[in-house]
Amino acid sequence: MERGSGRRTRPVPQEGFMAISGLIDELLAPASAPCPHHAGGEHCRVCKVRNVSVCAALEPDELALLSSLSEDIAFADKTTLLMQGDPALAVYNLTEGVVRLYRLLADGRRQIVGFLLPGDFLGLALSDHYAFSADAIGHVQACRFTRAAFTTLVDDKPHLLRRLHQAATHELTQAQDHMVLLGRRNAEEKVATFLLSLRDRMVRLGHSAVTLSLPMTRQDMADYLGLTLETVSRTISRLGRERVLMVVPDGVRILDPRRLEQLGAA
Amino acid sequence: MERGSGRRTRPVPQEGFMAISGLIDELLAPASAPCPHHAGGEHCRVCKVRNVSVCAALEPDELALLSSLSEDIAFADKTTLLMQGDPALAVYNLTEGVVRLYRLLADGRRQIVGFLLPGDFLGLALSDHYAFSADAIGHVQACRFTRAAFTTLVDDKPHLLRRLHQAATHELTQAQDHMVLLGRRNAEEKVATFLLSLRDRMVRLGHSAVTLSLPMTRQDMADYLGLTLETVSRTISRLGRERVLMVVPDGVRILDPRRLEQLGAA
DNA sequence: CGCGCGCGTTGACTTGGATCAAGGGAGGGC
DNA sequence: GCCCTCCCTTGATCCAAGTCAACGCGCGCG
Repeated sequence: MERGSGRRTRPVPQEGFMAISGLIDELLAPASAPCPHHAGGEHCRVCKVRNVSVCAALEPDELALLSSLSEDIAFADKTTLLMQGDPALAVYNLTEGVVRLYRLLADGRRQIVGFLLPGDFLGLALSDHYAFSADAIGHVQACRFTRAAFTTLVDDKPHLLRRLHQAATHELTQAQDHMVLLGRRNAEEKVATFLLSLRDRMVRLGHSAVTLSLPMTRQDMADYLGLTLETVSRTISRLGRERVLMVVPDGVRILDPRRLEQLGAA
Repeated sequence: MERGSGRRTRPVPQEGFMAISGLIDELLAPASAPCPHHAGGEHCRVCKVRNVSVCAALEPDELALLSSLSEDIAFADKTTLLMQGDPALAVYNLTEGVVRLYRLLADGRRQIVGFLLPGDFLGLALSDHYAFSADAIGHVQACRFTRAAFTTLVDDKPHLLRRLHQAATHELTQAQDHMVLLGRRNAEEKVATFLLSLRDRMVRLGHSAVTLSLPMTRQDMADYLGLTLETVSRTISRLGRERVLMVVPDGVRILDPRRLEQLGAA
């Protein structure tokens, strides 16, 4: 069963990026973020996500060091933070917005391996070259460390390494969850599970448990869930018809969380 | 599409274990391994997989310490090393045999998240409770550390932590590969990719690149690849008919590696 | 030794989700 | 204001893989 953006005739939104590849370097350039936090070079001190991110491993008196090693940087909608196969020169800590991480097959099929939310770290699975691509869904604000600086910092702060390893372990567990979802769940279970886990992450970030914003496209969800965009759309429509949720602009309202949990459970 | 051992009427080989659950504790008990390596309490010094495992992070003069913290332990075919949800009391380093790691859904569907080979570490994604189950495919020999002892060791040896984190990072990358496979590849690509990656791991352990032993059942492969056992069987049979490989007892001979790589590539 | 069981294979058929196709609405650029 | 592009939705049809079923082989056990 040939699924998803494997549809070789209708490749991937991706091709949009190809067309403007000349612009990418420009877009990737530091953009000299006119970030309010950067006032006084102390953006880490006022960072809204510090306590939920790997940076929480450091003591408050090390924040100046952290600030000096990182820079606050903005990415516009649909721009690329990093590309699969490129030398891994930087790692990021997401402070605002949503990022999709994905791998591409040679023929254009795409598998999204995760969505990053504020506080998430980009660069855990780090070797010499990036193993996946990452791009911004909507406006994104991130903290950028050069890989060299970050590596030095980690070597110097054992507690940071422990925290990173803990984060990697957590990611690994999540990856296993996702394998179960991709390999053994049907379309309805996939969509329900996705909505619930995204909701839970948003709640942890202080958002509503009822109104769930979905900044990614149906194609993104499909490529995350191993489905096609039509199946995702149909499934969400059906859940709407069954009053489990209500489709609203750029998201859904969860009307019957209990029911949704039943659909996703197992 | 209800796939794989989701077939609720023909559950999972698993149920075999249920029936003998009374025996499990007995089978799990240290079995006081009559291991040849254990001579003189120095099993680590003569360990065949030490240089490919996380233990390679330690200096030769630390091997006595390592030996004193671990015990060499045997598991018979089909016995459980650890069970999803149980308190995580030990970690293992596999020295001989093959282990399957899997998660179960409440209704019996199973997703195998990986196969461990000699040298592989079991316990990377460690929280208070095991996130998956693990059992022996054929006879298994492993090095067992209590979690407490291992944690202490890691806290004491920063280099070991770095090595562990490196292993976790590698696992994470593999997990992403597997997500691509599960979400975006068809049956033939899945089987070809599986055979090739298993072959490569066996080659790294010094085995033949032509004759590939497959100690796991078709159901195991199916549960790893997000397929049914019939689809795996049919796909392997077809590859045999097409002279890409030859089915031999307990494995396959790879006749046309080039072709197999084409099928698996992307 | 033969019976049963676990495992693998193969055939027939069914089906969930993919594919193909058409159309609608919102937003942004000119 | 109008077009164009990007999403999303929905319907019709198709097909890869799932399901159901039968059978064969080898091995261990009574």
